[in-house]
Amino acid sequence: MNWKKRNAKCGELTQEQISQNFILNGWIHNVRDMGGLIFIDLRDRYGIMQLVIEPENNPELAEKAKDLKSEFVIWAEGTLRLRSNPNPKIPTGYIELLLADFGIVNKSDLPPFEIVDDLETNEETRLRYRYLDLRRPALQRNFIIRNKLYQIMHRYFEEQGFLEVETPILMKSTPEGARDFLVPSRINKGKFYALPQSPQIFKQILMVSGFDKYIQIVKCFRDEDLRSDRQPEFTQIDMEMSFIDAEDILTVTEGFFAKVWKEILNIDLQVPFKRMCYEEAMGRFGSDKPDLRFGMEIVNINEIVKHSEFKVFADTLAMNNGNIALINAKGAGSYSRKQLDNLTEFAKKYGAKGLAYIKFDKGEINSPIAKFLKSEELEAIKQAANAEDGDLLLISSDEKYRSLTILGALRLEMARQLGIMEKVRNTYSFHWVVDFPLFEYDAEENRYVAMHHPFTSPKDEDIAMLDKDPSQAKAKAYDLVVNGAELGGGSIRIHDNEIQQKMFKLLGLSDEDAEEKFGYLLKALKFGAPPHGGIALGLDRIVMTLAGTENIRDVIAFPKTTTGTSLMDGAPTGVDEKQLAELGIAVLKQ
RNA sequence: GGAGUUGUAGCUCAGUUUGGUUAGAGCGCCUGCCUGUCACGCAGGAGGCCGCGAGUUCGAGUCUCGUCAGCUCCGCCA
Repeated sequence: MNWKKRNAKCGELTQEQISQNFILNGWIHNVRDMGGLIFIDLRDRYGIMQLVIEPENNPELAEKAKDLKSEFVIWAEGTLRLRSNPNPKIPTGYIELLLADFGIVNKSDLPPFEIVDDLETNEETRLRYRYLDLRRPALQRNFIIRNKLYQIMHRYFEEQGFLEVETPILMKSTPEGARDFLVPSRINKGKFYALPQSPQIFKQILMVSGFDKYIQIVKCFRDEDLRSDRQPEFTQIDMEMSFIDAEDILTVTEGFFAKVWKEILNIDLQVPFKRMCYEEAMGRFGSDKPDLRFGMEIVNINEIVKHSEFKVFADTLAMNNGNIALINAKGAGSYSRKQLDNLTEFAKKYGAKGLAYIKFDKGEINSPIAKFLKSEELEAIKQAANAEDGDLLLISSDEKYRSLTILGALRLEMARQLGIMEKVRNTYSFHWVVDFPLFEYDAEENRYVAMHHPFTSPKDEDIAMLDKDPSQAKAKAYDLVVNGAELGGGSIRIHDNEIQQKMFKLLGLSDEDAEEKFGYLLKALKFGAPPHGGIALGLDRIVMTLAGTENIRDVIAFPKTTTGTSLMDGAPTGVDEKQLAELGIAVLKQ
């Protein structure tokens, strides 16, 4: 094929290289034939360079250039020179390449959308032509960040003495937790592998093997519904260590993030990160992953209204676990009825039956519940909320965690609406959330489920609690939270076979079930398992945070849509009867 | 499993409230002109299953029902 190897990159040429000869390769971004002059914008992944043809001096080349179209791939050879009419808006805007020759390496169909960053083409089209969308500089930049993160991770953990070990992608299905993706076995008809939700059990077993510092960048798979920050396959930085306690894991992790933020964003993170226990995070921010870049904390007013005759409040307080609390949305006092109705709708998504409010607008108090409150109660609420004219108090009265969750969601929503989120962009608040409950009660299944996972160690002082009141037991678990996003979570694991068996029992697993599902782990733990623990960091979400994007699709090269399909290749699809027959599988007619 | 929202030219959108001749605009594309463009400019042109399917109606882009797809959220995500 007729093409020449480039000796320069579009975006990296400089004025110092004037008069030198270069060969560039790239896609044609734009061609402008001005009659007198022909301008060609050439793009590679490093940037854009303008090429010029002077038909007067080179009529054959001008003739040849008539065929050129957007997105053709060409090689271009010429001399770098200063532009007489520079464009300071683009990085290479002061120089141009006077073309001596070029060749069309490949032609291109007309692209279905223009490949520029400020495009607003709908996502469906862009996902269908993902390879074109990925040419956009903004997306290229995200993958440069992602690559840097890989490199820093490998360097850092090797320096710390970690060993990278690969764990199986085809493994045994474990129905606890998320739904598994299943892979049928041809050789063992009727049997299935599962894709790992995480390499959790394998890495623990590696601890038994003496790999006392394990690290892996690993794909994980969960067959659950998608969100803007959740894909069915995603990447984890998975880590585990032996003969350590939680402090060691937090320290190693903090060192890693400090290095990443320094090398990629040139930001010095303060280590160690702050810590907050689960109860406090819920109580103050209504979330186990609170965004600590701003205040608007939840204020409990149970005491203030405990003698209130307002039926909603009285009913709530009569409950076992009733909670009446509020947030103060400063500056939202002029919200209209419609805006407040919308907030109520918003709260209802989180299970609220309604949403009470008190507006302090232009010296007046406006509230549908004011008539039920004594003036000293109103005044006390105002004091407690630190409210002044122009503020809006949003009040939730409900079961404790429900009301906290509602207020936590409203807090984020109000921060968005009031422009607070915009103000704290590009600031980073790292902290650990610790002291999670070991169990969560699942009302539907009428049993306890592990809040983290069933291998999480209870706190030493809570082991006795397992027999008395499991709901009170705390776990040696920790989540890393950055700007309201959970970037990772881990725990000290149970290395004692007996405690592990007790855990399974509390989770409602019979001895037989535990043996059937996790017997291989239980057995391994019997062979001198060292105390161990680790953490899994969500690599995609770390890149999202570094890149400042809200959507995980921006940091994954070939992502899925919200229904789990890939618009580019059409997966998932049906398969040949022959393939199914080989696997011994019949598909039910839908 | 549920809710919201969007779907009209290659792309971005208007038109839907109040059904009515031949469905519009900008960008892009094609042809021509233009010696410094970089959102170039000027003139002309091509381009439509109004997501899909039923229904109501003399008549549906517009109303009704269903359905599909993208996005966002709740549930779910040990």
